[in-house]
Amino acid sequence: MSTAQGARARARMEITAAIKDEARRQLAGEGAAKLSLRAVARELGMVSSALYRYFPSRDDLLTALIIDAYDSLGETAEAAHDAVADAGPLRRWTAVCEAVRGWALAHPHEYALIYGSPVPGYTAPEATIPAASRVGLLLVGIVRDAHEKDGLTGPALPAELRGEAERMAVDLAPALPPEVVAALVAAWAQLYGLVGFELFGQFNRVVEDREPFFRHAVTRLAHGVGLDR
Amino acid sequence: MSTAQGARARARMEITAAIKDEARRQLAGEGAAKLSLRAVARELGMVSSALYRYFPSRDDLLTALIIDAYDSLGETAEAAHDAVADAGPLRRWTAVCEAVRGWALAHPHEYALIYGSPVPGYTAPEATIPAASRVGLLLVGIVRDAHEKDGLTGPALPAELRGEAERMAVDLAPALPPEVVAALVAAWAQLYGLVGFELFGQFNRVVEDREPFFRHAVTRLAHGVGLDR
DNA sequence: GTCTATAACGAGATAGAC
DNA sequence: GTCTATCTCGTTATAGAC
Repeated sequence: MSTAQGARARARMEITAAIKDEARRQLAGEGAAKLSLRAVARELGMVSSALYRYFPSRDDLLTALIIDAYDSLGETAEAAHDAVADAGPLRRWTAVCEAVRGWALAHPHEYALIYGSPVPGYTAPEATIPAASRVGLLLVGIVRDAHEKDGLTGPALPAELRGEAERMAVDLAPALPPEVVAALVAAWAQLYGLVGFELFGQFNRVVEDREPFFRHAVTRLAHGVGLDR
Repeated sequence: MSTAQGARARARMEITAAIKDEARRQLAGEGAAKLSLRAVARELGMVSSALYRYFPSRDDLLTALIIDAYDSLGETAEAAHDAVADAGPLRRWTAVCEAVRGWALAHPHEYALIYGSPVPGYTAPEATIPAASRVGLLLVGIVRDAHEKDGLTGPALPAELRGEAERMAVDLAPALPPEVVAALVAAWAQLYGLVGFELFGQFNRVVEDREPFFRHAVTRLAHGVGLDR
């Protein structure tokens, strides 16, 4: 009966994918706050209760969309990184950053879903953490490689931050000096500041030619973490 | 009839304020996407048509809330700046950055309204620009003062960015070198990356002791713009 | 076991008659 | 300004088809 099982499983996957595709379409139109199981079902010619075979609740559908978005972004960033895996750390760093920006511009509503305002009444479950970590892990890996090869030093930490920086280093990258870890986490957040400002319109009438501006900014972010070539 | 007119004008202002207060409460509960004139009216014991005498549409109410939020943030930042107006540029810079973070933590939903995901179906009118510019102008002023006193130099611009950086300098701060303007605009965006990551939960399980982390990060942002004391 | 359809609930929004 | 009839929503219970 493996054929029948395969067919059933395939049908289930296809319907699951169709539900998520339609949900993504609604995300673009109305925003995550108004995502509605009934509207998704209606658009697919199903009845709303049938959706519960695939997603136990509206929040579970949202969670699936969030994980998919993080994974899509992560895959894009990893592919861009792998394409220049043999280059120096600075080149790998900028490749990842530019991939993040490119993905965000190509998927603005999914970017808003994962890095924009929280959806009212929804809190992301732990299950989103691995997917959400992929880009960060990629950046950590680049910096770790650079450190193993050349040894990186960061700017001196103020006393009030030393303990926290050491704790972060233990959690995120035990091989790296705490100064570098603190700089890396800050650069990670700052990268999304640049992307978000472009995507959400804050650069309108301010930065016109965004690509070279972004490239320069993330190159300087890399310098701040100690990567210089 | 100036008394009656004054009373009328005062009543109108009071009701306008009450409408905005209730709308802000709903912002916190349901998010900007679901802001509804009817619900605001109901909560105030009015009928929805009465609200249209104060705000011609839901979008106009949203615009008023956005301008108020930018102004509240701007005032907070300006007050924090003025309190250390006699100090060096670095101190003034960090004071403004910390005020932005403090305001954001105190008003998360209003922060989400102005710096989070765009509200579906709403585009901000030009009228929001002056209020939206206040923090940026403050930062420009600090850097301009530092440049007039000591002369700032930025990292060399790549050829592909030179033209755009010169254009930005003309628009934003003609007194500053293009290198510094590019660095300043990037730092401005990066500041909001740090704030947004903390506010929207991206730092959960990553950065625990956020205040010293933030202070250190914005100090290094200032260094990147050329401020060093 | 796996799925879809019907019907219903309680809550909220909406449109229009009055 | 008020009231009512009619929508939407998430969700569940139930019954039946494959």
